[in-house]
Amino acid sequence: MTTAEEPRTEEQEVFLKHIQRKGLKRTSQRDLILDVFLRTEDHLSNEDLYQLVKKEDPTVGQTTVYRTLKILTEAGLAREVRFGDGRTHYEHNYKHQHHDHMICSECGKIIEFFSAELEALQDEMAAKHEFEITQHLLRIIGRCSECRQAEKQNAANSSASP
Amino acid sequence: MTTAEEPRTEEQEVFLKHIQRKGLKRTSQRDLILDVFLRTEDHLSNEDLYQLVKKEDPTVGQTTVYRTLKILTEAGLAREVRFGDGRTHYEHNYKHQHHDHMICSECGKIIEFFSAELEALQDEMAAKHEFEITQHLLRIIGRCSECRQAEKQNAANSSASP
DNA sequence: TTGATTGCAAAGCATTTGCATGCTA
DNA sequence: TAGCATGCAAATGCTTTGCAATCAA
Repeated sequence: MTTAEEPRTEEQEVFLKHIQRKGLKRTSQRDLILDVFLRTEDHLSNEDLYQLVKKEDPTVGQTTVYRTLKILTEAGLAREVRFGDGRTHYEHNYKHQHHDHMICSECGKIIEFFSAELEALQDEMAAKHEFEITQHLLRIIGRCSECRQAEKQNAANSSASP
Repeated sequence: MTTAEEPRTEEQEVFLKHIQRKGLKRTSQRDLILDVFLRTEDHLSNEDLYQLVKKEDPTVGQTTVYRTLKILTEAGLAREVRFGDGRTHYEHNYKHQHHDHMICSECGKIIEFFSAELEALQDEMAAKHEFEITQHLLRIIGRCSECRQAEKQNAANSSASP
């Protein structure tokens, strides 16, 4: 009886269309998982999303979250991102411009950025090798400005009081 | 009694220095694993390397390969690369220019490439966000020229004989 | 001698799968 | 009603860890 509620957002319509096209079924769990996913702007891991969903409906199983995220990805609503921490993260993909990530190895902050030149150069490199790009992934790892600032502070303080 | 043999290559010297610096010990297993690793130019997974090593000394355990690859990485001789197939691959890192990868999703071929402009642009983007780059990873996924050719062939053949 | 190293088996993780039950279309 | 979906538990695949025996320095 929780399955109800008319589709509101474009994302929900995309989801329903995908469900129909694939001969799948609409369920309250899938609705909830999509809803919670859309309410965040982070790069949620499966576990993260599972925890959030569990708060609103403790009966939902983690397996269902795994399976639903896969459907959302197929529907073009989510995009898988791997940051190298061993698990898969998901970010919004619908009407979200492609972008890359800078990851701070100290605080874990993720900065999204986009560069048309970067994209163009990649196309150029691909063309040079007669390679047809399906997708690409650029990940820059390092230290964000805050962490760099913090370190400078620390250095200054410790040299002031030896 | 297999530990012997003087260091020959620069890599072996780097390895020995790292061993000493860290207070580790030189063993025949580590020597062998390094040796086999240096003899390949592929992007070996742990399993791959383990199989090769086992051919030359069946008594070496997979755990030792895991542990040794970690040491080689710390020593700067190897670099971890993740292609998204779930396991970690390793490539040579000593005096090897940084490069990126194009991965064919059909045949699995990996094309290494390098673009100074691409590197420069990344530095530029990082500077814009006051981000200090430690490392970066660019992975382009798609179809290589051979697989594209093959598909064209197939299309031509099947349309010729309907 | 002494502490690092090894190989095995067991443990850890993230993710997937089998299956009986439940629910959508 | 038919068949997809669910949640649990078990299985998987890669990697790490505990441990007793072994070995380098």
